Amino acid sequence: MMKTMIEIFKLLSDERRIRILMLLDKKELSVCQLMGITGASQPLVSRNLSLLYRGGFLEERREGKHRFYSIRKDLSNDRKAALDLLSGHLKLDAKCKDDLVTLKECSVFQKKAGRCDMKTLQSFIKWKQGRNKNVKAIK
Amino acid sequence: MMKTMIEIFKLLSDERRIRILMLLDKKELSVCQLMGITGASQPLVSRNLSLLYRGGFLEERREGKHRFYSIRKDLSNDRKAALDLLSGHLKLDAKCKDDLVTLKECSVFQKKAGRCDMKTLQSFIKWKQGRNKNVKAIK
DNA sequence: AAATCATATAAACAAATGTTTATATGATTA
DNA sequence: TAATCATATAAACATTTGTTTATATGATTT
Repeated sequence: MMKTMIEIFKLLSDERRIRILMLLDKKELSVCQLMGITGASQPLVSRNLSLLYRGGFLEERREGKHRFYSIRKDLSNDRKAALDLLSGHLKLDAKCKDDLVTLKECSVFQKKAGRCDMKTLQSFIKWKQGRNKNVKAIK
Repeated sequence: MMKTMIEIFKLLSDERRIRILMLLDKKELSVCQLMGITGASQPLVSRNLSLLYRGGFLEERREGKHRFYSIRKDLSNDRKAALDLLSGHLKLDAKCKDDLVTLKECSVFQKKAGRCDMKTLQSFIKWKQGRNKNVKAIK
């Protein structure tokens, strides 16, 4: 009861995990896609996914070498309420909005490239970084 | 935005702070009353109150030597939503229910004693501990 | 004014958490 | 079957957080 609530709040008090959840709220994603979008390292993404999975937030689907994660369809009431609260208050959050844009860009990039392997994603990250530099320069 | 949410969730992922909030949700209380009810040490209660205060959850009222804390009437939407979520899910929580019982006992004890100083509260704690031993023995 | 009381704060320590680096696993392709 | 790929996990380290002990403050009583 109380322990569960504390576990939920702890899981939700980390920026990386929040960003992952907000992304998965839109679409099922694989580890390397999340790496590409959030810019975090593979072990870090994996670790946070594993925490969220064991914490009852995610479900997993294996397809070839890839593992796709998504938010559990049968989410418990308390977890669901906490997530709703969060996404409600982060609708206008800059980083989250940014991530959603990047998510789309990443999908487009992958389609163009015709694959979704790690190298493709790394070149995506580089491309994105280059673009951001320009954006900053303009500002 | 995101930072605020993380701050809120961090504050709410601690048992002692949750118990304090659930108690203050019922009634304004002083530091030493919270010590008496939760059994935590004075610096620990003070510290958590200070964190919750600076985190935008509490307001303070000074009366003589005592400082009374209560939940802010002008709580922000996000904080209010988080608190509602929490109290909703802790209605049936054993420890919280226990605390509410102790809160009443403590009030009665203080009224009988005619004062609310530290010694009175310490004897209350002792009395409570003695009673709990019996309860346990019966079980 | 000195002593006491309720509370706050600081310093020191312990425990938990986040991050990186290195390694292991299990599936796929060559 | 060897090499590679996507992911997981473990080990090591840094940072943050919770707790206790000791001390400071500001109001009240003597």
